[in-house]
Amino acid sequence: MSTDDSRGHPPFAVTVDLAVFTIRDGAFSVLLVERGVEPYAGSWALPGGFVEPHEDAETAAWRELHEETGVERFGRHGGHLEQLRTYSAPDRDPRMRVVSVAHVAFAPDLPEPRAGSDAAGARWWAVDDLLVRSTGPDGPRLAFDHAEILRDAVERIRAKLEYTTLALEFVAEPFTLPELRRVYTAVWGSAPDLGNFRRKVLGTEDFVVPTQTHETPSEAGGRRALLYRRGAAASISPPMLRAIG
Amino acid sequence: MSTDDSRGHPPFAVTVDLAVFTIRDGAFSVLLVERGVEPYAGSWALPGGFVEPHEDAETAAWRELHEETGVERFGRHGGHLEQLRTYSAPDRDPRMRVVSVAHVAFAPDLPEPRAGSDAAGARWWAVDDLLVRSTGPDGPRLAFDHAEILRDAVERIRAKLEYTTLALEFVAEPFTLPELRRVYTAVWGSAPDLGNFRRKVLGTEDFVVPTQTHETPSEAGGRRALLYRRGAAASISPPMLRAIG
DNA sequence: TCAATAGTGTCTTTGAGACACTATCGC
DNA sequence: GCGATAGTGTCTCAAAGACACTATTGA
Repeated sequence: MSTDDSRGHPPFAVTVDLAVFTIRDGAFSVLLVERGVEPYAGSWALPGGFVEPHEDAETAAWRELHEETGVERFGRHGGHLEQLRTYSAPDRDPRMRVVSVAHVAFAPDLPEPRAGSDAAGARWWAVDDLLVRSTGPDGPRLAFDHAEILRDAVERIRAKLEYTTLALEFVAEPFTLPELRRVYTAVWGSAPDLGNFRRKVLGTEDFVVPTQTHETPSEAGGRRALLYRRGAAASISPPMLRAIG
Repeated sequence: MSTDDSRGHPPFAVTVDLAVFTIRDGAFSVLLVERGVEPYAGSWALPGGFVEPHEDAETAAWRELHEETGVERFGRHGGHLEQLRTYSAPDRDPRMRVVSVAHVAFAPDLPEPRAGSDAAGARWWAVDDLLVRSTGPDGPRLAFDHAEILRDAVERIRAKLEYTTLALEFVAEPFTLPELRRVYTAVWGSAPDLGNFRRKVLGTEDFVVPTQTHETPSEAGGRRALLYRRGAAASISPPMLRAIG
């Protein structure tokens, strides 16, 4: 702002909403909480809460993320969180004037969520079951304008996988290239060609760093993949484009 | 938001700040207003103002844009405006707790700005003179956190020229390809190769639509360029990458 | 005829897309 | 050996980069 003083200007409540994503059982999934109070009691919503007086929005978002999932901010790769955009329609909350700064967060397969203080429950939902496709959603309709926020968040992530190394945020170290490829498969909905995927990942300097060891046998047979750690590269150029559709 | 009621939660003021860009005399330029009141009286700042009770942030941004520049929202290409991000550091305004939803706007060469009600003046500044380079800024230091907002806005625009047809928002119809190329040159700071630029623009379906007429002679001699209108395409794929640097 | 600008053509190189092939594991 | 998974090689084609060349104007 720059022009006037705020005298006569009404107060707003400011909140953060979080779209927290992970890959669970190969499915691109988002955390929702069941609302315990009106409005929308019994509906599912993105987790969130009020920004406190001493906080900026990002700090509030980290606090909420920790409260809901236990993820800590410490170090690089204690999860990743970034601002998405701000939603400010005057009627988006029937109780009062609320402006919400939405954020997007990711982490490798997370523990079962804790229930928030006044949320009746919390669970992961497959994103595909929530988004409206030709048939409409298989999951619940979301409270407030959270369906719109979720759509925007999903599109942001799909786009950022193309030109950043964001996919690394969805795997725990050490990881295999097939695991990393399954992140792209889950988020984009179709598998990138195996050979081309490897060429791109291994050809991008410092995207992944090989270790000397191979994964230990899992259940199904098959050759054991080499393990990698995350590299320091942040961007992929030229981008790895998703297939059309 | 989703969890609690706002009882006990302190009020925020919500504002919009605008980074309004145009190309003036071949220079990528941004509109600043001179502050008439404390804090930062006499400093330059991005134009902006409070969000009114009945408005969402985007509506408030359009209103401010109109007040400052006269640009109307009507129709396609009465200018372009989009949300950038939200700035919410607790101490960003010494007077009170203010959250600002920053927006970016563009238009073809605009008339001289009107002074806002309580802004002492308003003028265009070349972006290059404001951004800190090796030598520090040649222009004024900006009020509040507006230098950070401006940096983010400039980077957003530079990036979006690569994969969208946003450059069209900087030219008035009808326009020539050399004019359009000068937009890229001004924003990126270096000229894309002429032949490659034409190949990309003309090869992208519906990026530009040719007319039957050529420009009328200007001052300097030289062949007269064909005139075009904006096409309906919104994205460029694969992107037109800026040169390294 | 010259300077200035608009516009075309083309050679080379990079890298994506597609897909066949080889390697290593458990059984 | 077979099924399953990991990993390699290679042919083709689209498109960017670089840059030389031609075209049209005013003076």
